[in-house]
Amino acid sequence: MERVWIEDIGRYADRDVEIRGWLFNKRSSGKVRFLVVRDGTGFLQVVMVKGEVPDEVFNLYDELTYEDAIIVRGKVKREKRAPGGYELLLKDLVIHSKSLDTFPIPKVRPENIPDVGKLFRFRHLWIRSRKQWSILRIRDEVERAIQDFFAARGFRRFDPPIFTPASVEGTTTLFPVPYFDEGEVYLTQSGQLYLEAGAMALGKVYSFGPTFRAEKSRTRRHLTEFWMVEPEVAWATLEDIMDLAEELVVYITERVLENRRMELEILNRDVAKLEAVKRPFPRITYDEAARILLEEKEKGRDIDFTYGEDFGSDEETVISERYDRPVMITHYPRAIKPFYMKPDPKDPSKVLCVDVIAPEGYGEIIGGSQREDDYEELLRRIREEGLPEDEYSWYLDLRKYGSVPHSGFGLGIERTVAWLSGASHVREVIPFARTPERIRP
RNA sequence: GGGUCCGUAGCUCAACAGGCAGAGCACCCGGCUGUUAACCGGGGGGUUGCAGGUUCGAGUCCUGCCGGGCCCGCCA
Repeated sequence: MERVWIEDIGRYADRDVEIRGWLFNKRSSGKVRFLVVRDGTGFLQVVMVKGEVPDEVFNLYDELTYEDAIIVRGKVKREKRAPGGYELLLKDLVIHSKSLDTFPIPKVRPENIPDVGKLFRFRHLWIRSRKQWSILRIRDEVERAIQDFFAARGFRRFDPPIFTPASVEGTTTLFPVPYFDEGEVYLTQSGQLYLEAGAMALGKVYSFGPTFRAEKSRTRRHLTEFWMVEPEVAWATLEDIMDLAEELVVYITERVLENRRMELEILNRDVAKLEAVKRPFPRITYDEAARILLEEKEKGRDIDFTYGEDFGSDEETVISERYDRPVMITHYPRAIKPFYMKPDPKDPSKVLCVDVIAPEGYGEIIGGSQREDDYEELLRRIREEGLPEDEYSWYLDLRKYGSVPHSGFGLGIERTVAWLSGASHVREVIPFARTPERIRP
């Protein structure tokens, strides 16, 4: 008998197959009994009818409890009444391994959902639930879509180091790690500086990996360990990477809509909101965004914003509410952005940068800029910020030997997945979240 | 770093103003030939987060500790 995965069950109608998985749920009306089996690739209803299976198999139903590892064999049937459209008519059942204790997470009754703290203590088991399973499958689709996107455009993947001697931006708090005679080095907060070197060597590059921030941020948008995708392109201007960012976000969204419909349905995600994500995205400047906030304030909304400062999360939400798709905000004041961004030649008080704000209050998913490519100007900025010049000498070399305009951005995987899946917190969209107060499991 | 809220059964929650710690789900037993969060009947299950205090009497009031939630800042 062929052993198959539930994901592929549609190809085996009217054939005998074997499924290996776990008991997700069971129901009975006496002589007809139903199992819901999950095998990691999907969920499948299994039916057993008294008299049509041997009694010793039929009676095994009574022994089954949640998450027993089981092997079921039977005939695949198209069946309207079954969730998913297919079910398995049971012929044989093997209990491979019993659950030794009551499963700590009730999976059937929504009103029984434990509070978030308990769920995260059982994260290793929680990921077996329908919703978490769906979210992690959407994450996988997003990650693969990203790599397909860059591969199709001739980008080379370029992996920057995780151990770094100094802060990229000189501001954020980093995780120190002892490193031989070197004393302390830090876990990377961005591969950007290294990617700029990569772009000068390989033209179009991107990185895809974990990033670390030691800030004790306790919000639905922050983790201490999160994943970022960072493309960097030689000879590219701000406009070039804005087009790239827009295409990337549209492509990711399309792929999820195309390949993860069922998961979005399980999550009750409003698909229409994602279908609206098409080019072009609205593009406004910092000044225009500030004007929007002023207008909303005059309409009586509670907005605490001073011109010249960065937008807080409430302000981002107010701005994003005006549009049905992500909004790109450009030309922020130089004072609130890092040293490596290139000032706008038309207005040197602003920099050539872009933030992409996701709809529905999910906040900034992309931050990018055109980089300062002038040696003297960059050196001046490093000194102005009081950064250790020695540590940046290699970075300055990139401007010394054939400097060209170049631009790039970083996209936060968790914020993007949280937005697409409608998750309430980024810690739900990574298998094992790391936050200031949680390092286990 | 700041603000705020909460710890009662494996899980979600009750317990009026301080007076015998209870219900639903899960688990165990019984019933039901198409269930969809199945349903119906019965049963077992508690260091009320921990340590003190007030009181005839504390889940409830007071103090300390521990654990957790939510929001803001910083950012992706």
